[in-house]
Amino acid sequence: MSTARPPAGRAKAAPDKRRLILDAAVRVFARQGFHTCRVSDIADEAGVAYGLVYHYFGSKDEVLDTLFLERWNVMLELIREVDAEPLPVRDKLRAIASFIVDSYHHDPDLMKVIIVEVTRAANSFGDTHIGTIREAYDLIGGMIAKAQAEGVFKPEIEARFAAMAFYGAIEQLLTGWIFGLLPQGEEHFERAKWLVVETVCGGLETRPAGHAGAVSGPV
Amino acid sequence: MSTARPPAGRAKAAPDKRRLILDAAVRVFARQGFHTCRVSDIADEAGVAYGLVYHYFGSKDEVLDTLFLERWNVMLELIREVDAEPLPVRDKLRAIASFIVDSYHHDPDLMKVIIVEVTRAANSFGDTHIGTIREAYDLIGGMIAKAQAEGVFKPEIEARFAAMAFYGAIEQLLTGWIFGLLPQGEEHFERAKWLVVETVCGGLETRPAGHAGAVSGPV
Amino acid sequence: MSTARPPAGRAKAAPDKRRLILDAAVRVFARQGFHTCRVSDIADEAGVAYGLVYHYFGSKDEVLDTLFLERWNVMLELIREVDAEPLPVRDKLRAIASFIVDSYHHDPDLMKVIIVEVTRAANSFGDTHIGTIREAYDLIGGMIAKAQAEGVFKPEIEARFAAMAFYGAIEQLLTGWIFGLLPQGEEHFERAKWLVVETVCGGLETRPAGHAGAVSGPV
Amino acid sequence: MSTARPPAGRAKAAPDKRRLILDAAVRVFARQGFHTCRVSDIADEAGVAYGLVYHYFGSKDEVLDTLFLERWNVMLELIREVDAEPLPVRDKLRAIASFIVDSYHHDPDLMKVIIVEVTRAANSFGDTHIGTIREAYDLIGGMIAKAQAEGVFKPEIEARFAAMAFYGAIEQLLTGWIFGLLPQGEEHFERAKWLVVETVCGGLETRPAGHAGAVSGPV
DNA sequence: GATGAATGAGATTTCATTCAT
DNA sequence: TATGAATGAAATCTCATTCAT
Repeated sequence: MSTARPPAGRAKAAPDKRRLILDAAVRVFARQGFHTCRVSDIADEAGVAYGLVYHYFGSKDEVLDTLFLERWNVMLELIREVDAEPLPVRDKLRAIASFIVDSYHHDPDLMKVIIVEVTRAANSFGDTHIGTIREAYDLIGGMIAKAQAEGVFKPEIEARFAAMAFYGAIEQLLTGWIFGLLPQGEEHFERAKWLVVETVCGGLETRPAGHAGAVSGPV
Repeated sequence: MSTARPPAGRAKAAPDKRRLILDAAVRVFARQGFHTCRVSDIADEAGVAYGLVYHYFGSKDEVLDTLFLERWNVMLELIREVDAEPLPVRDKLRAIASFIVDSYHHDPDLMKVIIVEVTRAANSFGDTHIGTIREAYDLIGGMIAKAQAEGVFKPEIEARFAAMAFYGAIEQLLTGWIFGLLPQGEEHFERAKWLVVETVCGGLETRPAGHAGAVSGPV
Repeated sequence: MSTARPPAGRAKAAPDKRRLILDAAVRVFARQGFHTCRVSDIADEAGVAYGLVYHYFGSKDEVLDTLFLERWNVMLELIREVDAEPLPVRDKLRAIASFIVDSYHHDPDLMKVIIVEVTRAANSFGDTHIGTIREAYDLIGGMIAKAQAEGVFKPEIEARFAAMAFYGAIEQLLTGWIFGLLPQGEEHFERAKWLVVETVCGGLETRPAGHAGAVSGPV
Repeated sequence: MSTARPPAGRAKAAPDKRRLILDAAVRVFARQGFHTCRVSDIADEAGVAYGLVYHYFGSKDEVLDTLFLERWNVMLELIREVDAEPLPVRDKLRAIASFIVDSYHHDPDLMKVIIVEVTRAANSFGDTHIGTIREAYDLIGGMIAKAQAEGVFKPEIEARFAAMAFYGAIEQLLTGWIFGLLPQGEEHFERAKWLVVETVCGGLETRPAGHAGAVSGPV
């Protein structure tokens, strides 16, 4: 973030080596993992000189930081926009799920890197960016809390926890794709968007007339 | 070569250095992360000589492998047992959620290590153990599929996906605790067990008379 | 990956660190032996940083491989040239002996390393380079075979064995010098060249009129 | 040498673990090389406990020392015996060559170990035992010197050098066998004994009436 | 901006040797 | 004698980072 940025030159003219490096890093991190790859792997993949990586970024860490922040901030912006609109929760959650799934669809490597290297990295990147990551959880939690206040969502399920469950469900779908455990493809991605929202909002159960115990709360 | 196992001698007699090392590794991995800690940190924490780690384990990796497999297999066994019993799905899922949450409650470090270092590590341990990990997902998926066949769960939500969503929701709660984003304590743990099952089975929504679109399927 | 080679720049200009390392390695290997020396010893001797050895060579082994091949290939070339010329065998063998003895005279450390660490190392370097080593034996064997065909050498002594005996005699002289068992110095080196050829070609015996048994073959 | 020796018990009764270890060491050293094998490899090969190696030998080195000395001393004894007898040099040299070749024939692994790990190891074992090794060279040198004094051998070729050439020729034949460069088998071994003596004593050349230059000495 | 040689602090792993039993 | 767990001092190799050009 802190480093030199090209002068927003003529559209496609210059190759913008900084971007080249960033994109190469995504591929390399996704392929080998952050810890297993060397800075030279990034440079090689980008087709630039070793030292250039250090010209644009202060360290190997900073490359991943940049990658993460770029994407996560786009997501935060999307969530805020959605939140500002007068939509039903279900639609809001649907928009968020769509955004994340589409992000994976559009650039699976980048999402793999974020999920694998940052989001759960409690002792490194995840910890560094916990504030930024949390913002997303909090925004979602806010949506849910509001829905509860409006009587659309059950009040017994704490919004913070519900938000985590919702986000965790989506991330796990991506994890399933990343590990090759779930089928991929346009169709599956579309269905997944619906599915995760339907599961969390509507529940997996069919609606037997009365289901008292279920709604009555924990033991 | 590796893992000479003591002959299950007289209960508490010998200190069982192998166990000592394993337990120390959990603490160290949880505190510093697998990549950031050195083998000497494990040895120091266990109070044994450097080389002894290599006497019992072939490599640093093998220590984590052992830790993961020990715990994951206990879980698999639990899931299989639960699955074999004639219980309603909700109770089965509840049992699984309970087991995982209790595991965290009982040994947060170990669960932190498993979730942070193995479960999402697509380029290292996660990949190595994907077969074992998947077994859990598949067993849960099987439960859900059966519930669908019995008409208890909606048939439109693919069981495999639903299983991932359910497991992901739980893991994310643990992630929340690990990162200090969610409140911990006996009470919260108990509530979380109910909450995650209620969310996934019953849904977050209160039951408005009709909600056609919701159940009708994805766009 | 390994062995970036400088562009054969202006003669003496740059110090050529790669060469520096190679030359230092010869001294260190000769002084301490390959197994006893550490890579840091080489770096220290060369006056370069530890890592630079690995910048130019993939491993400690590769340093010795390079050293051996550089020298052995020069010898192979010499032998081939000699072989191509229309000289009497005795002169050819003399040329080979001269080359080897001169090599020792000129750079005793390098020859010590080759003889001590490679030529007899049946389980490591010798085995790796056996093909290259053998070429020399075969070329010499070819010379001897031709001499036998021409009637200059006795036909009863298999050329292959004779070649080994000849080469072994020379190498043992070097071994004698290396261990300090034989006197060294210009004069001795010159004499040795003659001596080894005279021994193998003319034999140690004075020529008693008849020596039937000797020539008649083995029992 | 300094270590415990069994009480010369009933012939074949006890397995004599010390001998077991020594014999196992020969196989292991021959197979993997001294530096590449671990003490545990020796113990495993011998079928004894790790620690027992250290009960009988002070160190890994001492095992090889013992192996070398056992054999080399037998050879020294043989040479001395031969030297004491009133035989023609050619027969004496023949006896030595026979002994060495037979030694290889009888126990190729042991001779491989001696030649590969000791005889040329200028910075380790060779250096340690140089005195013992030299004795053999000196004894042979003495035989040759005597033959020169008697007029049987040419006086111009220094005995010390000639001895080295002779011994080197034999050792190189063994080296050829060790590396698989020369054909082995009873027949070849027998022939080799004759061949090496014939080469060194009689020379490779047929006897052209006059060969003045050859005998006249080095340039 | 761009290059890649040079640096050197670690980290893993190995294994000879010791020692309690 | 016999065992093998325990020790800990190296040694190789890696690689992020620096820097002169």
